[in-house]
Amino acid sequence: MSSKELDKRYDPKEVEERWYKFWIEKGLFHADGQSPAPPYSIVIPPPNITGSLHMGHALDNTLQDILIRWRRMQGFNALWMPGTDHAGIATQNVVERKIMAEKSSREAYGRERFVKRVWDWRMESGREIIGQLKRLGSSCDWERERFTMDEGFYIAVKEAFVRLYEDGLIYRGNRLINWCPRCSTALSDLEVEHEEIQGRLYYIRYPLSSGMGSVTIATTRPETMLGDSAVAVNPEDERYGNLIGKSITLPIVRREIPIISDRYVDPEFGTGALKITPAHDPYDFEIGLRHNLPQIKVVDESGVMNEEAGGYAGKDRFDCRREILEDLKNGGYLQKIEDHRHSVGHCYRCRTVIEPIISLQWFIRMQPLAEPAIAAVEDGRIKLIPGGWAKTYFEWMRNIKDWCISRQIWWGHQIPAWHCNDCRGITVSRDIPETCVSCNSLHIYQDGDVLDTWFSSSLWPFAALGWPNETRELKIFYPTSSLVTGFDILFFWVARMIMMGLRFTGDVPFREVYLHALIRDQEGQKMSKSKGNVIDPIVLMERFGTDALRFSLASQASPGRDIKLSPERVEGMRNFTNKIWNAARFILMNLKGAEDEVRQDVPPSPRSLPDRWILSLLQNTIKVVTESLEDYRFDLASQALYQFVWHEFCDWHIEFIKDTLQKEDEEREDTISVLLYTFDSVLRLLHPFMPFITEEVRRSIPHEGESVMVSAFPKAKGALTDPEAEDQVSIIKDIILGIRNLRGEMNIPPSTILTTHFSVKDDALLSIEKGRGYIERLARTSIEKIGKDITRPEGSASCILKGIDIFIPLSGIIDPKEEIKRQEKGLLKIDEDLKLVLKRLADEDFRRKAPKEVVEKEETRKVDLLSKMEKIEASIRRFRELL
RNA sequence: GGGCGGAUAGCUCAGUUGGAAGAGCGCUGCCCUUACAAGGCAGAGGUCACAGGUUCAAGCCCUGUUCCGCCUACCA
Repeated sequence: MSSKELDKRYDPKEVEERWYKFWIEKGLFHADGQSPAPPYSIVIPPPNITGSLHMGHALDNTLQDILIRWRRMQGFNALWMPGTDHAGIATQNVVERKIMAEKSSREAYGRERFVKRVWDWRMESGREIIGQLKRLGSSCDWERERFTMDEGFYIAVKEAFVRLYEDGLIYRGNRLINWCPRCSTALSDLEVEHEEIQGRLYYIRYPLSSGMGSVTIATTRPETMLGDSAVAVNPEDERYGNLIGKSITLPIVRREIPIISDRYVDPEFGTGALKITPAHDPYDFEIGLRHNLPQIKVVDESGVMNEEAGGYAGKDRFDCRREILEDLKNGGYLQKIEDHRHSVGHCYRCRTVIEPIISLQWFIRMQPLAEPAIAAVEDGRIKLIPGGWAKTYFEWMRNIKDWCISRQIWWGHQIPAWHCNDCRGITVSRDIPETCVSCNSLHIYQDGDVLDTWFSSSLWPFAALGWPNETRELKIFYPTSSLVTGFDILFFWVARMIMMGLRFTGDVPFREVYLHALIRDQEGQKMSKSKGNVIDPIVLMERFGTDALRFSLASQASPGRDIKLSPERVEGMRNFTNKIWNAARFILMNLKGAEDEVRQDVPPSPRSLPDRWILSLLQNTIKVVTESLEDYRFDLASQALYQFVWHEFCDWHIEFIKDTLQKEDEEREDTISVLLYTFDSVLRLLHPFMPFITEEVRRSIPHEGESVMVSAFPKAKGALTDPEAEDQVSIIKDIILGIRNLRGEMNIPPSTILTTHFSVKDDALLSIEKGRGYIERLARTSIEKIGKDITRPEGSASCILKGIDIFIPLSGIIDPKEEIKRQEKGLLKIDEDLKLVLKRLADEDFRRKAPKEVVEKEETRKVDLLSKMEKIEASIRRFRELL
């Protein structure tokens, strides 16, 4: 048990490093596989290995750490499962850029060497984020850290793939998919970000093959006309009824294509005639299938026009658009151009405009997986928090489409499927097969594609715990307790984990999902590197300390609203850490050798009013913090703590007891013991939010155990709740505030000790007697008389409280005019209130229909206000007489 | 087009069964009072977006409107 002098200010830097090291060395983050304690588990949303810690991570992981530390202190066997994600496309892009900077290319490397290069990169640079999570104080069980491409994970991925394939839920087929020409890979629908842009609608005249007349179509992508295989109109559209079945000859291409009818066509839009390009538009694709239209692919995988584009072959798709428009114009086919807002899909990794193309890919049939996942949320086995997200979840799940899971990149889980050179059959297998399952041929080769990164992520909660092996971890910690993540990956990740979890483990992957908001800058803009408005959490941690950042984030984490982060906010919380620090200094200074006599872990029996009072408030704080955390209301929990520590404990309690601490008696011992007990409770309550300073501060005052992180989280004790003490202190505070107010308004410096006379009703008398010392010291007054019928000294200023009149003889000190002004100000407010109360009481309906207590409350209020008013008026009259 | 969320003090936000409008920051004034000037004390500041409705009573419940944000979508 060591004490040491503390500096005047809290310096987080050295402290944070030291304590994190301590926790690791003692193995305090490690969850025991044998513990009989009830489990509480969270799997981390594995950050990308390419990433560095941004504000979103800081928020997400702060909240998780708060939950884990809190539950751990509550006695749960708490496991926070950490790991990182291989992030296929993003990582490949990063390494590819490096290689390109070396004047080489992925192709020049070849697949095997390239993948090795990525592994090398991951070993060196791909672990930065882990270091940063540690810096944040994350109490992850690092001994169990996983990676979505480690050996065990590959087994899990293969297992999942094979099972889904065998169950007929994975298939391979030629479908229209989203293609990123820059990343050279297919993307799922979710990976396409739609952005509304101001584009143009081009009206192009297609001449009828008969030579008589024409049909005008409207399109935003004129270059795709090279791949048109029909023009469609709505069967109900009278304008075109007689044209159905005829054909047109495409300008420039001179290809003859039919005019067909399909209900999909909206007669209201454009001209009511729609060009159909089955190979380059998702809905044209569907129509093409319905009408057996040829699929003419004109744009290739790099976004360049192919040989089908005739004279345009070899040109970039956007250059082609310009040229084709020019040619159409010259040929007299371009009828008009309109401005048109529409949304265009972009690659979520590189922002390139997506090209929809037909391609042979692997897909998962989602509907059979979605149904049980919908049920799990419907029947409450999984709770989404805030609850409103369930609606969004259901909406998406009920309209779910098949998931394209193959990617044409090299970094990732290669698809465990082998193609046969002889019979074209497919062999899907957990192990490397030697022969084709269909024809026993030896001429088989593995599919070159890798799986969507989100496929492996969807297995995270159980694969990270060892699935498909039946590990002890799975048994104990699965289903996990809480998942904490941003709402932006509800579909990407959360929904898919639910589907896969149910499919493969038969149980939900987690019981509660807390979806937090996004972090924005001070103007409410999304932070992005291109905007240059990113605030680096590391920089804030360095400036203000990790605890300040964490507390700041937690205090702003209210449901359903984005967090606008400003450094000023963090600075405010840094000040709060300093306040805590100085409270500790104060305690330390006042111990005077009492260290060994007190035990702060058992509730003391308080005798003095301030001691009873603070312990009572503490119980309420414990209750509020605990309940708020149970509801994921990190904001309310931190607010309660801030309020209690600063404005109750520091502002009042410490001030109340300063005198007592100067004494050398039993009262002082009791007070010290309450002080230590309260402060220790505060440190425990604060620890999940501010892990570093709580450890450091606790180290210097008497304490039990080597670390606050393994101490027990406080529980409210009903015996310490003391409404009487709360009432009495409340009266004492009002008196002090009243006198201070007068002093402030009248500009009387603190150095002037005011003489006061108290005229009091019976019920408040006791409080004042008990509080006399506190009042005199904190209001800097000397109470001359206290009694029931104290008369008002001539020329006294007054402070009228409920049942208490305070007279302050001030003749000569203050200007009567000023006092009149001050009193009139108060009177105005009372008058306003009184009017409202009287109005309400005059309402017969109110008297008849409102609950009795409410009416009574108004009645007493009326009496109080009236009496106050009379007294103030009298006081004003007396001062007038003096003028 | 559909859905969701938001609009409360200068700024950022709380306000949980409807019963006298709150916090932090900022601002103003006074204080270096022996834990803390990263501080203390006091103070100013609000038609709770708008319009209706329900109710004795609405920031809160209902309807509509206007702005802002997000998600989603088969009007090319």
